Amino acid sequence: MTSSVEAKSSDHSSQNSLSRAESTLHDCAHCDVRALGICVALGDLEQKRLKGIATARHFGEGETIFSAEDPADVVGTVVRGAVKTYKLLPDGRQQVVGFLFPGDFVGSAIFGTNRCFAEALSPVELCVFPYAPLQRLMKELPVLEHELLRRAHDDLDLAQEWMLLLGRKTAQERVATFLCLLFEKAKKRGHCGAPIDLPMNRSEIADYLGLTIETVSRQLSKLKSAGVIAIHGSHAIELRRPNQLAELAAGAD
Amino acid sequence: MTSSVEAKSSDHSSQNSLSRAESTLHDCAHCDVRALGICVALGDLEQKRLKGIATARHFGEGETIFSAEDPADVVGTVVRGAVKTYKLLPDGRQQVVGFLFPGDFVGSAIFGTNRCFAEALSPVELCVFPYAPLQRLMKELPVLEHELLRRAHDDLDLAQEWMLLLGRKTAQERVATFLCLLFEKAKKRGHCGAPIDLPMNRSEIADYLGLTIETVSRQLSKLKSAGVIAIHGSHAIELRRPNQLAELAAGAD
DNA sequence: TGCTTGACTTGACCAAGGTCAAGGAGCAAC
DNA sequence: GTTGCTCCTTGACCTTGGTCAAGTCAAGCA
Repeated sequence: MTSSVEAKSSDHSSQNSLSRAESTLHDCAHCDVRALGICVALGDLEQKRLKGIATARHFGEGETIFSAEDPADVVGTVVRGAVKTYKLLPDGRQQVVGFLFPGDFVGSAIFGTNRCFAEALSPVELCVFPYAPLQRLMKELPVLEHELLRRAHDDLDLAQEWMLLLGRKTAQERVATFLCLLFEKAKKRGHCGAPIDLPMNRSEIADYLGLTIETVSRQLSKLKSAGVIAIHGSHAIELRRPNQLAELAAGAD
Repeated sequence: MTSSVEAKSSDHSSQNSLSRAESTLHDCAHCDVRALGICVALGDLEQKRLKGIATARHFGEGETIFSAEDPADVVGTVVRGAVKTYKLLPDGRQQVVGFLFPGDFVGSAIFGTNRCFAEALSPVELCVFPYAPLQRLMKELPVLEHELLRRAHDDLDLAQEWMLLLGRKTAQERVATFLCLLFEKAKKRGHCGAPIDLPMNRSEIADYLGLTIETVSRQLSKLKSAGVIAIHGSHAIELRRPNQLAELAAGAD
């Protein structure tokens, strides 16, 4: 029904059920996220060194990629699929701290243990760099470390932008901001117009925005009936009035 | 009245009014924050190189240190005083994204322009590293870049922890978590028992916790009458029952 | 074709925290 | 002392978004 799917599509082989499969890497030259991942910042020589320690890993939809407190053994680039990272309170309350898409870097190359959880929202392929070799490589390749520093600052800025959203924006502004971010990210990955696929469900959106599923649903309905967006089957959303959405996101009076 | 002040104290010279004074650095060997700043990660040689580009700058209480969108010309270590960093919405709503104390690194060594605002909460002394020389030094000294990467990850983790607070914690849990963080940071700076000084006012606490000043005040009063803390003159707080405060912060049932 | 299931939507009601307003404490100027 | 000021506290009331419950819709299956 929804024509334009991004993340969930094209798992031609059957790797989603018995996942955690580790395999040798495909050719970097044909990598889907070559222009988006950390590789793009490296020269040919550095890329080759990085490829030397990389392995491909697959995770099924809903599968935990890593857990807080565990050794940071999964660190690398999302090649295919979508990932959510989140923190938990003792009583189970959840805060999603990030949604990651192809090209994004997941996990901490610095801490020895994870500070949050990560879960596959769809069948996911990661290009993973094992801890010890990555540490060594970071020491030997300053450009690699510099690229990681640049990304850490980007992530920090986004997290602080999200603090502003969680601390000071209304429900309507939060949902509008979230959609703006999704459309922007999709655009960066080369997506033009057309509906984008939401790989996460309402509950995960709610946990990202500090709201409940009911409030998210109500605000989406409101945006839909205002003609700002169109919703196709609850997991595909089309942007109809970009300017109006941006105004709502910033807190138009 | 309040005996133990930290940040506001001991400005023996008169540099708070006509601030922005730039001066040569004091001797690093006698630096108050030597054990806390980025220097501690460097060897003697690297420290000397870093000192070579550093200058001291002073800011008066309430003075803006830098603004979002401006060139990132103030980047460095807080030597004395306290700083708040914050983001703004077009209509003036404010979210404090961090309170910085002696030893903390302020500003982005990566972006050419600031992504947030910074303001002195008390007379502040910074050890500033000018943009271009810092960029050069980062390339030449991998340990320096590594230390900045480590701190960026620490900051990111704290920001995500704060997303959890802003998105999912109750008013009581937020205030308790905030106080825990302050006491912890004070401890790290060598503070033992005794009341700690709050360099920020109620409005700034509220803007950090996504609350209003009234709610902050009510929750502080509640903690006070429960005997968890004692408040001396509204800007000094004493921890009476650490365990109970920690339980409240985590969301004790 | 109808049953079951799970995710989403919608409505009615409720409460945590926001808003508005009054009062108090501390402090500097006169 | 007292005036004025700012910041903090407290109380009364209100609003936004949460809670609870019922209804809708699509997919999978017998």
